[in-house]
Amino acid sequence: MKIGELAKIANVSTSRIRFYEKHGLIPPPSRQVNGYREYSEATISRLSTITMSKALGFSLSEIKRILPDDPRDTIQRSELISNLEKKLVDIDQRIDDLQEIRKKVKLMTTYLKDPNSGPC
Amino acid sequence: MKIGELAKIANVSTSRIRFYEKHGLIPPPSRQVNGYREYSEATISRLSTITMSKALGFSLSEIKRILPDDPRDTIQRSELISNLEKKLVDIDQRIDDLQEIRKKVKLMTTYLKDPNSGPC
DNA sequence: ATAAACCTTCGACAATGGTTGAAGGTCAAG
DNA sequence: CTTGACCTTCAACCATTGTCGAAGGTTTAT
Repeated sequence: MKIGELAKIANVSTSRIRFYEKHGLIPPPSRQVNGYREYSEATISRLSTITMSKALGFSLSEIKRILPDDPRDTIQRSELISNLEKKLVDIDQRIDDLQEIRKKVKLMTTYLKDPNSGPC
Repeated sequence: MKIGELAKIANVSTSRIRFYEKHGLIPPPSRQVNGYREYSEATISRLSTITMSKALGFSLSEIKRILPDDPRDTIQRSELISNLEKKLVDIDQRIDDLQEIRKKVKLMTTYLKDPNSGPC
């Protein structure tokens, strides 16, 4: 399977695939005699895993850290769970931060609407 | 007041101050005969306003949009309120998004811990 | 045989928010 | 007078997540 086919099936651009390869998110594929990249079916699921993980809010570097280097590896489930739990804590922190900010913006808005009632 | 002094007082780097000026977040100061930037006290509060706004989660381009070009301008309060209210909506959206992601990550974690109980 | 469609590499561009360095000018003190 | 500390500009670089185009090779179809 050449890169163009893979791109269509996985619904990503060819440049993106090369980019992911360059940055170690997908393993370098074998090459045909002419130098073209030769992909197996496995890469499709690899790519969709990456796409889904991105949709879950993971950055590419997180995805790289979480997924095993070689897609043929069996994922260390315990490690994956621990990674996800760290991510949960991280998400909770981000939500808390946003709620703090929300409060402050709200306060400013309220104050601006009626300065007399304000805390300043 | 030269840029170095201002930097110390406002607790930002001189390069940052020049960066903000270049990107229109602070007005270009007058110059001394030798070409050095000459700042007034007003710039200190301008800088701390920017710093606080950043802490409130505003990006520099948002801050630029929200703050009047000339710090001597009276802020259009109604406009500021409207900007802040847009920001509130935006923050709420981001919180919702994070909570969606949180749910999904949680689901994955739960599933991994006990695949039999899972939805897949 | 030739055109279209594909592949290769590499480098530049985008936005965001700056930092760092080079090359040079200025100022105050010893 | 010279040293160090400050200032100037401009350019390049960092990370992030890619996209786009150039220049060239390959494959497929007509």
